[in-house]
Amino acid sequence: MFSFGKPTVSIDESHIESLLSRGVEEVIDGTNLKKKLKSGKQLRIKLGIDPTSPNIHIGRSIPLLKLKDFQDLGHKIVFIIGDFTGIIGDTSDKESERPMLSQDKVKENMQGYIKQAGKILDIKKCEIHYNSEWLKKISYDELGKQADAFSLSDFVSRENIKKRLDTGKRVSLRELLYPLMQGYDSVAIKSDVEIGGTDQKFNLLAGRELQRLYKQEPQDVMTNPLIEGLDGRKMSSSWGNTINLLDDANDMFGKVMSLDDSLIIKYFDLTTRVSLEIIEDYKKQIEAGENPKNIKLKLAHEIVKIYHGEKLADAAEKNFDKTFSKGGAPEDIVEVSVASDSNLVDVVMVQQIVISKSEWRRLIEEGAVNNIDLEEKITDPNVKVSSGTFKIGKRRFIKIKVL
RNA sequence: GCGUCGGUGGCGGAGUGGUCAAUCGCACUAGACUGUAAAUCUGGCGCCUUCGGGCUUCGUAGGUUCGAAUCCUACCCGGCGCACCA
Repeated sequence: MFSFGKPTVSIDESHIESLLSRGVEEVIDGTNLKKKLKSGKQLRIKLGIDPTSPNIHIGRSIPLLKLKDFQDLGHKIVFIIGDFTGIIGDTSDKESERPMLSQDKVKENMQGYIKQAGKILDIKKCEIHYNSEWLKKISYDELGKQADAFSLSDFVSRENIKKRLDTGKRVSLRELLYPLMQGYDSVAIKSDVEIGGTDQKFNLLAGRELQRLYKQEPQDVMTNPLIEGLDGRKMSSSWGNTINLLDDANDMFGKVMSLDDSLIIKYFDLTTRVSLEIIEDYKKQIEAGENPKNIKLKLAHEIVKIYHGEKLADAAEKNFDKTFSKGGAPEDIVEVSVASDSNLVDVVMVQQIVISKSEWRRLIEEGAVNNIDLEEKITDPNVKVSSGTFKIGKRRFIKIKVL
């Protein structure tokens, strides 16, 4: 029946429905995509990756989980690594006079990325391309032709650009080129669907424009909602409010627990694949007066499980309970042996638990340093070391053994 | 190119010759309260200190002055306006 090597694609109605709805902000063109999904043809699903930041955070796992949904149905995932933009270098960055992010650095970052994405997707089934492959070869007349597909006002009216212009911030001409490059990527790989955050909408649509220019059928575009980070603002590497896929289990668990209660359900929906029925049930429980902490514990466990497995998730939960709910020390605490005549400050500085003596003095004055074995507050900034477990502030710990 | 305004701590943004390590807001951080939540309140938030004080910071480099983040000169960077222009 099937010719040799032809991929099998599921056209299961309910899977397609959830594919098109869960964690999806908008699909353009929705009806068209549905039709394509039902045709049984294997689609090429594109995701662009910026190779400058080696860490993936949970916000970016949303499109990855969506890709996983596509992959599970049998479609082809295509990663585009935006090494070209990286290589050109940011002109506003003085340091990068000789351009780049070296090839090696890009490669290194990418390997890290793929490894992380591999926690969600089956990488062996994915296609991976570096966009310098084709962008390098674009000539000026080609670029001109592409640029003509857009008008300046399209760009200027984009909210983030407009805001910067209005407030007198600099906008580099090169920034206008990004959508073209990203759009041309879609042409180069003949993308059927491109995924991205809602903030990417303009760039995603640029792909449609360019594909038309090159006489291809325009890709459908799926945007995923952005998610709030630890401080309630949008999760973003530059805010430092991220939960990273590479965070160790305890860290990850703790970060999830520190999220605002109001985000629990949203996180379940977007960052896990716990079934919608169960999520609905959690929601009801909270409304019925269940302590949100308990539901949040399940969330934290679930998320840690995705990236570290069941065992470590269990361990992290125990650790959390012990360290924070009960005020003890965590399991995997830093342990050092030191000579008996050292000062506690020096030990703690060497371990980089505290960055300066001034900070240390402040912490002491604030009553933030405790020997939790003796349940004793340290009040003298110049104390000599003693054996024991010390807690500095909320989450800094060190175990010291005096020789 | 000409003119003009501006470059201050992680960010935003005061300060325009001394009392400025620099008001304030955000972020961060400690404590109280808790569910390590959130909200709230209180404190801290350049470095060193024998806690008296010392040292290094306000685009860069010089200069004026007893004394500069504040004045002068040059340079670098950004905004705006004008000019140039396909």
